[in-house]
Amino acid sequence: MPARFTAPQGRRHVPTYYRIAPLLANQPLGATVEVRGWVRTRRDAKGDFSFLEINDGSTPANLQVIAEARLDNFANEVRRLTAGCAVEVVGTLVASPAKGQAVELKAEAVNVRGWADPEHYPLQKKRHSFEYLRTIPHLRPRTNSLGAVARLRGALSFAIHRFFNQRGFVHIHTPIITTSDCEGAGEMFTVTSLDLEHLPRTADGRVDKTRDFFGQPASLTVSGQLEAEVYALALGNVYTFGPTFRAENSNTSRHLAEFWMIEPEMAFCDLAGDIDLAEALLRQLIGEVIDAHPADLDLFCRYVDKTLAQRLDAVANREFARITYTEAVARLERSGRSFEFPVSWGADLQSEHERYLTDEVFKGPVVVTDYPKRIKPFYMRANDDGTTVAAMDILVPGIGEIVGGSQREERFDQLAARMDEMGIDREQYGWYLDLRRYGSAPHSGFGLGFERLVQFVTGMANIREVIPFPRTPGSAAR
RNA sequence: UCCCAGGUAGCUCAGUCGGUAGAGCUGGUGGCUGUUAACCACCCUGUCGGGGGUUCGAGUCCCUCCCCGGGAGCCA
Repeated sequence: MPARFTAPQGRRHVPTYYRIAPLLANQPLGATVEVRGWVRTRRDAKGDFSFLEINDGSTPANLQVIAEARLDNFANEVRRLTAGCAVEVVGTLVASPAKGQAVELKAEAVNVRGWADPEHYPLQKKRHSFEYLRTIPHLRPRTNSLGAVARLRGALSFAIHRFFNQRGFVHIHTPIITTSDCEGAGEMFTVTSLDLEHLPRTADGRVDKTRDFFGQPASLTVSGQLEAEVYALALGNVYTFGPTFRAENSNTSRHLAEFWMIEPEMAFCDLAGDIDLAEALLRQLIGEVIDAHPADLDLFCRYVDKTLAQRLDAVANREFARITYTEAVARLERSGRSFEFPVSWGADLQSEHERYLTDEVFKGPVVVTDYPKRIKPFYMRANDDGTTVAAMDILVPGIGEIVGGSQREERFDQLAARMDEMGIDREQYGWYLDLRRYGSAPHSGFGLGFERLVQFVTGMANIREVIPFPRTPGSAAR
């Protein structure tokens, strides 16, 4: 964040406009400055003056303003300020004579830009439950915790682009609307411009989808991977970072109908290189956030998740454990634990199994590789053993799967045979098979769920708190 | 979608055996104070989630739907 901004409009007497974060960091004592933000609380001291706590969204910290009775709007405006009011304050930054804050702003002018009726303003001067805040998504970023989530989410987003840019990856904008009817990652939302009350029909009475906007059925994408492969096999290393959509009726603290996903794809890269990149990405992102956003992170460590600091530290400074699926199953079998779902080779790992691995065996992130091919999609590369594929999932404590990736099947015959086995139409995926017909190369990639990353970094328990306007089954308000 | 637990004042919750509701906080008023989740006193606030049923009478019992939380499945 730049240290300061100058006021945009010309004014006769221009005080330096400061955001509160750099103001508190730099503490330019004696300077005449202006801050703009929202009142958190007002405390009155006798008849002489009032304390105002101002927050401008740049940091969880508030700036204490001293508004004295000599201000011409003291009685009729300052003394009526309440939580939520928007104000511009010009004053002198001075050392604070009392405990609780190093500096404070002695106001020369308090300009009220927007009132907030205290009888009806939904945010009170007290802690609210996240469930309640979710009912007011248009106001919840004004709270300390949701504001901090928004800043960290933005910081992580930028750090992701920086990470890939530093390594020469090209950011590819893959399509949001797709006509592949089975991308293999779950239920899809239909995209149509047909009038649902008056659908065009074919002679046999079925809906005539050829008369829809694209001349064929279309959906919202569930993954940009297949398109990313196209560009990886032309540009080398690429990544996508965009919204994805799943019409699954999932009601959990880690699923959304609309979420953001990071999907790198690398040509001439095997599974080990894929894991290396994912691990480097996670560790760099978390390391950067720890360094650049201590105030926001501190808020989560203190009020949201007491074990957060320790967990983040473990990720930033320790190598991830790596085991094969077969080894994981063996570990679970000899754990002596009685799991609700039995452990058996060939079945997918259950949540409780993943939790045992991350929380108890490794006490940190674990990379599980080489899953049975029966439980994985068609595009994953077959291993020589004939039963497993070059897949990898990264499991983290508290969240479970945060990354899912694989080396892709680059051999035409193997891929085509696998598609036939799984009943996938070769014709429709002709373009995908072409990549294996012409200049095919080993390549690998993964998907990182962005909201799950934000959850992991903030310790927020519910994914609906880490995206501004969550879309879940039965809920897309605002 | 399945299992479990919930939905009562603006918020967080209590409400016994069925007899039409309370607390704390917020807010308002006054007091006090370089205060800081300020403090002290007083005051206001209810479609008891929606609909239906049982009953003389339902926040309370039954049915149903919706929403929220925990767990599971699907996955990122």
